[in-house]
Amino acid sequence: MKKELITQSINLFVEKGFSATSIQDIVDAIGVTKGSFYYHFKSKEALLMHIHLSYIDDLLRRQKRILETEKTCRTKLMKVVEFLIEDIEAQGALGRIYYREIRHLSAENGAVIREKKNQFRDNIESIVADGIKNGEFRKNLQPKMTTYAILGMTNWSYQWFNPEGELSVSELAAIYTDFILNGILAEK
Amino acid sequence: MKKELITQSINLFVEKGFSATSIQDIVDAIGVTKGSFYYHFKSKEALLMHIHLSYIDDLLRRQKRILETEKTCRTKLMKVVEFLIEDIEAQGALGRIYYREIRHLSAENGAVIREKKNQFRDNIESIVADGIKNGEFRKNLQPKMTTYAILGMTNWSYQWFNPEGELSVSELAAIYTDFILNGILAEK
Amino acid sequence: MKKELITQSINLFVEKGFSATSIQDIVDAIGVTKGSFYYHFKSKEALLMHIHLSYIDDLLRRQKRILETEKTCRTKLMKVVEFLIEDIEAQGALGRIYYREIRHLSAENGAVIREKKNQFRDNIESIVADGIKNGEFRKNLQPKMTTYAILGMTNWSYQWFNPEGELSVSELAAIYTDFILNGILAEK
Amino acid sequence: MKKELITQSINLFVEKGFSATSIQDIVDAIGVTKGSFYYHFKSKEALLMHIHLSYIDDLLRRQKRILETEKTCRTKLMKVVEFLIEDIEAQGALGRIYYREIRHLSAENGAVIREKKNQFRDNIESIVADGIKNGEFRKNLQPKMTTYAILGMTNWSYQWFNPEGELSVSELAAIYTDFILNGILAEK
DNA sequence: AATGAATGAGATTTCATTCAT
DNA sequence: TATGAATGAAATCTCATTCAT
Repeated sequence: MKKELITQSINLFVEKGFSATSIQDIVDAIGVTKGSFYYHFKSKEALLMHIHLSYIDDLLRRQKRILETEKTCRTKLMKVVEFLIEDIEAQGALGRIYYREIRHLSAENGAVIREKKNQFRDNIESIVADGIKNGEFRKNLQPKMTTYAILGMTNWSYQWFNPEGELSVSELAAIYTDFILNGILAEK
Repeated sequence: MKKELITQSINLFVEKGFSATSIQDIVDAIGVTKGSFYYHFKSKEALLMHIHLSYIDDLLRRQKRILETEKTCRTKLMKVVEFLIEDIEAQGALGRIYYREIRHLSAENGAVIREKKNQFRDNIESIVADGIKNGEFRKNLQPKMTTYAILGMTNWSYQWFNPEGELSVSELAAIYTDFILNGILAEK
Repeated sequence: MKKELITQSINLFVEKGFSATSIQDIVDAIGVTKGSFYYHFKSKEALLMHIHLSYIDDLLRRQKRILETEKTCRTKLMKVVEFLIEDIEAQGALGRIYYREIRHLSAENGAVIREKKNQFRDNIESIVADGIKNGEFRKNLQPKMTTYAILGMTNWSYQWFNPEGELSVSELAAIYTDFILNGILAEK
Repeated sequence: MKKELITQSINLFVEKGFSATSIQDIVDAIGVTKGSFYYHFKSKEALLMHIHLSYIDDLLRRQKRILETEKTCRTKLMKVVEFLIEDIEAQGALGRIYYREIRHLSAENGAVIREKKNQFRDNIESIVADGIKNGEFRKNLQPKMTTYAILGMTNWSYQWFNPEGELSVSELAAIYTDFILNGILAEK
């Protein structure tokens, strides 16, 4: 039941946004009473924090596995991009909340999540920096900005990509990794 | 005074989100009363629509000028990316609202804005498609997905880029256009 | 209307206690809506504070006037006791709230009220101490405890005395002042 | 465990008041669950009634013993005042609840307690009346009002007296009985 | 004897909106 | 143009109580 509350609230948060989703909306969606909600969560914000925490912890766990498994910076980076994009299928809704509703966490909770989020980004920045050093990537790249560019592309895809449309998540991942590696210019 | 209402509400919407910002918050910020607000705007949503409309109309106007002025697809695309990123300095707050609060427009208003937004994106897609056709860009690019990638990068920068930090908006624009054109791989 | 809210809430607080009186109870009593209540008072506690503050400030003002007007310690003390008891008629309800609901004020507000309350008591203690020094009162009295005894008697009367019963407030005041001055023992 | 529930609830009722203390507060204080509470008490009010009943029955029992043991009205009265004040040490918290939370009993339960409370007071009134008749006390006293004055003083002391402060309960009792017997005026 | 989950009623508070002045 | 008072709906949250286990 706690799980159902989480599932339904994720859907509603995606659809209407956190602020505009009421506890009533959530409990109506699964046919229980407000009292039940507050038995399982201390507050609406506590639910939001729960969602954020389990999502970012999951991302960090999977990122870590890739960093340990892959050998080259190129494959490390590509695998991370692939798993982020392919994740749209399984947890696209979660991702959209994650990037939009952080502001509604309390100061302390927000800090906790932001810290982990930065860690995730820093890990990617390290891949880029290492790749530049060892010659896999172009010398004149700025690791930090390049990381933001890559994350911008992937994160943004959560906002528009429909996994049931013409392209599959894997196909999108392939297109995006090609774009990242080679840019758009025709070769001379 | 209508202008002040708009300015302050933009700041508040950025900071707390549309739903979580009350009319009281807005009028408190400029020291008037709620009655005044309703003299100038029919409703809270009308204000949000006003903000959206003037922003997207401005973007379309400037995009159109670039399309008419520039000659090659490459320069057309670069100029659009540059103006979007450099705009962070002048209207970053506006941009952040634009991409986040559309959901709080009514069905009709939302449709109007989405229509214009699609137009903006379609114009970019056309540049990419034309560039592929005429050989400026790689043959195997997918225009639509490439456009999403480019817009994802630029839009996302509104979320994290601080124009008063180490890099200027122009420097960021340069880094991003280089990334888009050439990717990250070292040349063989 | 703000006045009516205060008047009715005092009655209800006396009857049911602060915690057990709902905002709904209060606004129902005068036929307005909850929204109105919150237009006039920031919170339920703000109303309680308002009540406390205006009551204790009134008491201090009247006490001060007596201290300035009367000459002997005996008349000073008697006048204070008289006005407290005779006040039952005009503000008995207020008095009962005052002594019972302080706990429901916030820490800061509670401190403000307690401070003023102590001042009121200290002023009486000074009368007793002065009276002992100048020979009006018995040498072996303890000013502080004697003050508590006197205030205990008078305050307690707010809990049981019915001004519409057999005795008038003035008669009760006479009986109490006699008791305070002479005790109960038959003279030897 | 029932005893622990009672002990802890008394503390909480003193601190926060009956209405503002939740069952959750009580069971949290001793580390059990709400279900347990309802095994031992039919309702929150049942607990309050239990507390009131055992307290007033105890007072009546001890008062009765004094009435049977002491010979003169003066010693009877003094012994009752002494035991009430000295009781602050052992059951001060209980006393404070008793005088404050009666209102939260149901009509019937409230009547039972009020009945016993009146009996306690009537017994004191009888001592005063007898003392007047037999010449121990002044002729011009009003037994009922005098009783209220005495009970007011003693009851009020539960609100402010700290048995761990400068004075012991016995010392306070001595001061109060002296005050009751002799008043404050210096002898002529 | 005790627990954990759930309920339903009701509490305080917020807020967009209206309207007479 | 602007204000101040009021409204009504809905939001978050609390809480005494029940009940199957």
